[in-house]
Amino acid sequence: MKERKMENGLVSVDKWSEKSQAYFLTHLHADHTQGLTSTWSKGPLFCSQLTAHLFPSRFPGFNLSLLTVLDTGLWHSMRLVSPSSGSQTTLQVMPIDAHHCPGAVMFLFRGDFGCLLFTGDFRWEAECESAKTAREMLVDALKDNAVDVLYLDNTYCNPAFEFPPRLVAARQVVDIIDSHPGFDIIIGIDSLGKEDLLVHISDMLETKIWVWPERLQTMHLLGFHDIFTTRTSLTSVRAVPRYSFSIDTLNQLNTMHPTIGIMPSGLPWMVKSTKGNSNKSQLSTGTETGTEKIVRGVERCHEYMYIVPYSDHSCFSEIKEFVELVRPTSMKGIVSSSSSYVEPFYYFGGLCGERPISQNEHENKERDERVIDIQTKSFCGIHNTIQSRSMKPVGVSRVTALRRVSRGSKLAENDSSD
DNA sequence: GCGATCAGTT
DNA sequence: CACAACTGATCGC
Repeated sequence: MKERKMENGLVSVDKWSEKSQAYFLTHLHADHTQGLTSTWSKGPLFCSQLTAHLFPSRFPGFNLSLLTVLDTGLWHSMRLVSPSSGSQTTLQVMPIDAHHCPGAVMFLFRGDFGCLLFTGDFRWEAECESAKTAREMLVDALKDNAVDVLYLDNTYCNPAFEFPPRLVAARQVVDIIDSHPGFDIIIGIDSLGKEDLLVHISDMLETKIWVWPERLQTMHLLGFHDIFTTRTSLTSVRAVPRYSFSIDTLNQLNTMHPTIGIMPSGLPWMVKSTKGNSNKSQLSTGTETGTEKIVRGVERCHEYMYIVPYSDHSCFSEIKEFVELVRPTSMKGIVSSSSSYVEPFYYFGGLCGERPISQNEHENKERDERVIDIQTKSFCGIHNTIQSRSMKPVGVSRVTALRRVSRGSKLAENDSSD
């Protein structure tokens, strides 16, 4: 079988350090934008509508003429120049909702190099109605394109990681709050993501939710105008930056007023405290003998702290379903900093390369295609930054230099040759 | 001041 | 212990 690959210097996804002709941003989390700055001038940047809407608040002063919105579910064509041969080539890309955080998309590419799918970070709640559109887009796109390489969000690519859909976890959060009348509630969140959880809480409890000022601005950009507030007097439910609150904080707060903390996280493990031991106990083990409310999967890791399995990344079974659907010829994990990292191929190798090849493969569909001319002229730098970097730190060794570089992907980097 | 990198935090 | 996502210190320019 012919090895598909895309040459370096053509496009980059969530990677900003090297010269490419087009740059693609899957979503606005910091670990996918490191290297991207307000003074960006390396080349055109493509992202979803919502990411573009949020973009100026994250990168004030950014030259917006470099920013182009790509609608989801459509093929967008762009003419690029092969850095090696200098000849023109056409590349097509389709963004598909990734259901990770607001604006997050996957990118499906096709061109001379074949067909590549970058999931970025993604959640694949196949049962849920919200994921239906994305699934249909993907299935439709894959009818005519067999994926040669799948670049996969393998954050929780281990059978040990199982958790329920977010709606289920959101109900668990409400149950916890309900069982603590009179308590103040603190929920740890990041700068983007988990808005649906907060909205659900707000709806169920009929309360506003406090957020910090920058987060309120983000909420407004996302179209939430009534639910969130920065006035503490209006609500006892507060969403705070995850990194700003700990068990020590909770202990402090509890000297003033009864308060519980809720950590929405796909990781079931403890948050550590500097003092005092933490009696980790499962609230529920799945039996239905409970006299008290059964909250499956929730961990009470401390007197005042709960961890709820609310994750914006796919759990193992969702990753598996996704790979079964895509059936790529080969695949690569985009997260390699984890010490428990295992190549997705270890689990899903049997799913690779068995998809029957469609007759229509690589035959372009005219109807939903739009053409974008990007300015290749100004971006065909002769600068070639030759810094060979292996993206694959295998095993558990702590290679500091590689700790944070593994999120982005240069297309076709370190492809195996044969 | 700005950007890149590293150390450390929940 | 772990992760993802983030802050803040430090260094070079």
